[in-house]
Amino acid sequence: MSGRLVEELTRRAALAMREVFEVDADPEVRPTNDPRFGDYQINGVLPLARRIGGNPRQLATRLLEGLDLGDMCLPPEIAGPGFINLRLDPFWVAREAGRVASDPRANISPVQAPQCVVVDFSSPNVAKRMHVGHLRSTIIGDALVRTLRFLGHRVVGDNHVGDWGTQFGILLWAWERHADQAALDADPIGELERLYKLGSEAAKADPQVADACRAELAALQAGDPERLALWKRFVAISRADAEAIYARLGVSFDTWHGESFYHERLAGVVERLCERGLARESEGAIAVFFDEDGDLGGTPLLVQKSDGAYLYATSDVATAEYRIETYAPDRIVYVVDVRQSLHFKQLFATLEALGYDQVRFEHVGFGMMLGADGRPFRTRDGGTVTLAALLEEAEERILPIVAEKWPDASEDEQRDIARRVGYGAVKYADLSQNLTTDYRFDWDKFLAAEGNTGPYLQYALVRIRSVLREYEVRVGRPFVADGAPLRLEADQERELATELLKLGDALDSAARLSRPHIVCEYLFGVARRFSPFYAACPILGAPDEGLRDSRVALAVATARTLEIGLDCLNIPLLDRM
RNA sequence: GCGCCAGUAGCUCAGCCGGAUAGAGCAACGGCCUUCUAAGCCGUAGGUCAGAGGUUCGAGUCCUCUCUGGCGCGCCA
Repeated sequence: MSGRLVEELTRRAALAMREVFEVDADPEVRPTNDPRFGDYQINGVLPLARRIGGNPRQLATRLLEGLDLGDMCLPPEIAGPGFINLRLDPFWVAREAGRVASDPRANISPVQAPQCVVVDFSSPNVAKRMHVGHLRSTIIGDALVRTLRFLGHRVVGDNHVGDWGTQFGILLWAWERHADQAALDADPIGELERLYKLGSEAAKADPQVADACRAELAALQAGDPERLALWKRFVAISRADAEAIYARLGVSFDTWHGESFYHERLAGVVERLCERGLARESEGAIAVFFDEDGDLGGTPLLVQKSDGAYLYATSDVATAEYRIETYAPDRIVYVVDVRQSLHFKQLFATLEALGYDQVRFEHVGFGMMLGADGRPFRTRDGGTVTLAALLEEAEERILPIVAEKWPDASEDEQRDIARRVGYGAVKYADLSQNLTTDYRFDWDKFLAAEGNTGPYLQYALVRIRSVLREYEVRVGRPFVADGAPLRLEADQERELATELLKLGDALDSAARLSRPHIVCEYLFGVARRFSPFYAACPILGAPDEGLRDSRVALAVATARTLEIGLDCLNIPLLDRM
């Protein structure tokens, strides 16, 4: 067993199909949605009946003759028009759950065929402070990286910083006219923002200024030493600001290859696109054109402006090529705002036309973060909310609760708890939503320790850890799970234990589909099943020592599951809250 | 105008490649601290899956159309 039940059951069922019917077909193993039908069901017999003919129930009967479920399941039952219901054998569950308790990886082995995956995420623009618009990409990308990595894939997390575009022309222009060295020393990123705002407003108001900004950019890209030196300074300032945020979030990257990194490849990209007949001149610019029909219809992808400058599409092609040459990835995942989906469709079509069809290009698009009122998330006076301010607020909102509950704790400890809970709540709020649509950010909802929230999951873990500390006090030594089968007597114990065996499937699905909320849903289910167990089954006060140790082990297995899941999501863990 | 995404309980959302009687949480109502953290737990109630057709053994899920909302459509990223 690899710790993936669906995968294992699918493998065995597919094997049986091949032996009995001599066909390759998907047995369509799914969890049931009704306990009366067992734990899993094989649905694939019905489509098979249509394909090869015959009565589905009879086919199911024949399939069962060739189906070896080992000791995993009780004897399967055929139900309805031809479903096969599988019920996990309680002894098997007890044994596997015992192993979850004793294994640091909760019994989940690394995947047999690791892939190389490049994850492009966060990617803030230089010259601006990080704000809530950057949160989702950062959090979701980080979670995908960690989940893929836990599963054994080779992952390159790349921060594709916007450090070579139009904003530098604006910034340089503004610097030359409004530079304030003292302000830059005092509040570097604030000063950059001030300059950028000045420049961009001037450029918007006056076309001549806009031209001047473009000229500045051209001079920079042409390698003017003075401008390059300034550029380096600006980039460093932005990076320091971003790093401070990443440190608070615990996010890290393998590479920081910003757009400037690919600068020298851009001319070659355009040349190659033209040679291949993919791009051509149009209204003074150079663009890749697509068929009029379909999603890409009508609008071309611009790769060179009429003034000779390159665009982000050019840079994106160069970036993909670099990644393919350097890492030979199986997948390249772009965690970027869903509003750019047309751009990515065009980009991917272009890359495929260039012959890079061995790579799965994937745009993980996500919606906007809205306020609780459904309008864009803003400060009271309508300004952009910085990430720093958001994290600050999360901490400040939690702190009084901590101070009230743990008045004896030092202020440092109270702050530490408030940060872990507050930051965790913010992250979880983001991760637990399905990606595609906008979502409402509601402090009261996300900071609550009830419902599907970060604090609720942290709280479940805290209660387990507290029990384990108490065990140590009462027994005189820490509990060590020995991997023995559990004694699952109460319904609450069985349901919890069964749920714990599904972590591997949840992580697999989340990684395969790039949807971290699958992990959230799963962990919430675990925590929700832990509560009744905790309420109904005294752990340390169990009627006998054997049952006590079994329950402690079940608690340890639960903690392990939550720890691994939360760690993949990069939600902070804690001992008390 | 064309395209993308969404519409599921009062509210916020799940529903994995089409599977059996559509699930959670919040809010509402009723209970639970003398025992391991009550930032908690248990229970009750709540549905024309936007609407209309279609595909098939079977549709919240796939197709067509309509309505509503969000977003995107050549020299920004």
